[in-house]
Amino acid sequence: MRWEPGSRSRLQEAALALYGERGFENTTVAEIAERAGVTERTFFRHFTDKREVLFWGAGALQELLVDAVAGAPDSAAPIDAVAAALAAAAALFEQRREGSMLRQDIITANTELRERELIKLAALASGLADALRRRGVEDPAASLTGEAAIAVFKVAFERWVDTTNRLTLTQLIRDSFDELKAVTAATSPPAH
Amino acid sequence: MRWEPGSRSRLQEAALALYGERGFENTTVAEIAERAGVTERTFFRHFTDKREVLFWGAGALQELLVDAVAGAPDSAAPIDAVAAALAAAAALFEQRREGSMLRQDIITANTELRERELIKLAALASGLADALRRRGVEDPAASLTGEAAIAVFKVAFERWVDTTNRLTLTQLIRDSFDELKAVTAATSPPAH
DNA sequence: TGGCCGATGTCAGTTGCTGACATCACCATA
DNA sequence: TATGGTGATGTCAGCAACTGACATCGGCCA
Repeated sequence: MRWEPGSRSRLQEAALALYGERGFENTTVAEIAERAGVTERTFFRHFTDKREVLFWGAGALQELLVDAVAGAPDSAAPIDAVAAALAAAAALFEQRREGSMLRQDIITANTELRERELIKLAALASGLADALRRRGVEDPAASLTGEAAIAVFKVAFERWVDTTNRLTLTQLIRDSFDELKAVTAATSPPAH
Repeated sequence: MRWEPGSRSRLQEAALALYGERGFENTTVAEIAERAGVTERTFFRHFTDKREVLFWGAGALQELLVDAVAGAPDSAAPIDAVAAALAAAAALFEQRREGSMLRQDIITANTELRERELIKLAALASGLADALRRRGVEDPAASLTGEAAIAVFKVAFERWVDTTNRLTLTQLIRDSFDELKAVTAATSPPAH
């Protein structure tokens, strides 16, 4: 074989390590490539972006969520379908708590990376909304349910990586869902 | 005077025009600067970024929202406080429907700009959450209410710029709030 | 065996963005 | 009125992200 196989995963590992050591901004694509034993050009053939290398798993996550919504029982209300999807996703993260935290530290430390994270989350939200529409949910409801689910996930995930917290992500997601329900239900002066 | 004053707003106008004409990616900062009668370097003194020039108003919007939450009556529930804030913001957009739509078309046409928009919205969400905490709202509730408000705003705004829609933004926001309440309340199998 | 294909390398070029330093109208104050 | 400081701009050099075009060559299929 002319080259070592798996250059993509080597690039991912190299990038994660370097971003962790010296930070995202102080890392050069050339350095990542060198560490992975390839050329800078090869990096950009595998990842559109210097940022994208950290978000390779997003596609699989989206698939998982969409499938979970599609597979929810017909009797399940939209909010319950997305709740089930988030529960499935949570299990995936729980398996790699350490890795998730390291990665998240890198992301939250840099604005550009947070931007990229947000657009991935937005894609998840609209993926969920699509899946709900396929179940016959009408449009304003579908979009809002998707957005609400992602909001819950964001808040729960943030609490989860906060090390002072000993709760499981699954539990935190459940709590956040309940809290969202409570908060949207409570209204002192009549709404309109 | 040595230079024409208002170079910042000239840069904004030039950028908006050029982004609209030939698209964001096909526009060079040098071109914007030339059109505004300044140097490329001056552009970057006013805006950190090629993107940021489109988001100059975000600060004012954030201030408006935060003030509205702070100014809501003590009796108002969190969800009602943020609803009032969004209503105030809506009025601001209604005044410039044309401009808002033009700007939004530019943003939605480009991924980098959508990323920037999302991080601005995220900042609004956490600004709202902060304002709620200052009113004594506890933390998971505060964050979730902020996120929920932004979710409502996103969905409502998207529908508003959709020209087939004749409804007012204020009305769409109210509807979206109601829809969110309905969606979070509906749950067929007991949640847990 | 020959030829196509896919992954990589090489190289030149554009553009976003930054740091360092110069300029010069304007303003305050002696 | 002279003097010196300040703020907004210009000039210039340079790095790093990203792209397009073309070359290379091992492996696989006909």
